[in-house]
Amino acid sequence: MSSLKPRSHWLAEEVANAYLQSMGEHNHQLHKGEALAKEAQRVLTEAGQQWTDMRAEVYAALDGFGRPASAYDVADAVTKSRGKTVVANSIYRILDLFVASNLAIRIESANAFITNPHPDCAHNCVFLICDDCGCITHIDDDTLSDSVIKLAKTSGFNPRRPIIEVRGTCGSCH
Amino acid sequence: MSSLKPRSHWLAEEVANAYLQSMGEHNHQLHKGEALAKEAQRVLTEAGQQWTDMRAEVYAALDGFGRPASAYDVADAVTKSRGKTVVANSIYRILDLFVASNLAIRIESANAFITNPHPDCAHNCVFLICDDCGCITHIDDDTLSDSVIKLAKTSGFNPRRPIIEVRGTCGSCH
DNA sequence: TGATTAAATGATATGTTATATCATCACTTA
DNA sequence: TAAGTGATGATATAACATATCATTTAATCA
Repeated sequence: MSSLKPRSHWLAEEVANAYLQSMGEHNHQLHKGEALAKEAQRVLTEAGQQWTDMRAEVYAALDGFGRPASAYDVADAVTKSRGKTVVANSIYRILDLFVASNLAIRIESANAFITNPHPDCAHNCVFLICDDCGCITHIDDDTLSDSVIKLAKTSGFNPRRPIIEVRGTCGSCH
Repeated sequence: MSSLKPRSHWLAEEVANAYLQSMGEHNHQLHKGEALAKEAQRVLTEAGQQWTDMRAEVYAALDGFGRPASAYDVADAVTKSRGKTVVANSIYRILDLFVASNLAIRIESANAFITNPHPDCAHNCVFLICDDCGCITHIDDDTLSDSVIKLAKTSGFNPRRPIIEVRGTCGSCH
């Protein structure tokens, strides 16, 4: 039953642990576009990883969607931007690295990925995903994820990664 | 981008709406084994659907795993119990019906299914899934899912289905 | 600088999850 | 018994994910 293995592209243990600590208040930056890419680059290189052309293009492609995109969506986009076929394998490798490094987040209910708007800090966001237009909203409120983590611990469970997503329709679609 | 469509096997709208109402306190029954199967049968037939041999076997197979099982896992199990190949297609059809009727629940982070221990009432459970042994614990506490729904509404989002799962290790595995 | 090693990417194959479509079977009812 | 409906069978294919080995690129160091 392969379905029970954790996915290879889940958040790295060290990063996950940061998420699970009580986080309190802190001024946290929400980046966008160019600024976000720069921040992602900074975070990745500070983690001792290279910010290669390929990775930059994958990042830009993923971010360009502005909504959850599958690895294959990204592969198509990068294939276009490079003018040379890039297969899913290569994309998954890089997306896995991004997720493990907190640059991207996997949306479980969509088997898809988005760029993390704050790669520099640990939040277990709540994601609202519109079934109509596919847009996604993320909410930073940590109190909810803290409650989920606490609840899990109370049950004798050792939480590593909470997943909080809501499917429905966005303000523009209903 | 197929990834953004809601899955065909999500909870039916009517049932989902029941979930989204404030639920307050109520004596709710947690069924097991035979009793659970009987209850599932009751709920399904009361919803105007047939409890066929095939459906009974799929239900029994899924319940027999005692943990999230993929449609293919179930297909294998039913193939054995019937002594005749049953392909995924047939299983998905039935699992979809079960999910839509509240008899089964899809665990998004595992692309797998479990039987709903209380098919007769609406709860948005929190699921704790062990990455080591694959076991699953469900927590009925509705206050958390209520908070998630409220939060979504506050953001102008029209929630249909909250997903709250926690990956980690269970009490026996750490 | 050139040889050595490690990291990243390419290429290919395959495994796993999910859906679409049309045929057939069984049951109801006119 | 013919027509209609709901369930299942059979088959094909789409969509998502990983494994493995070859090749290229980058970093290290003699």
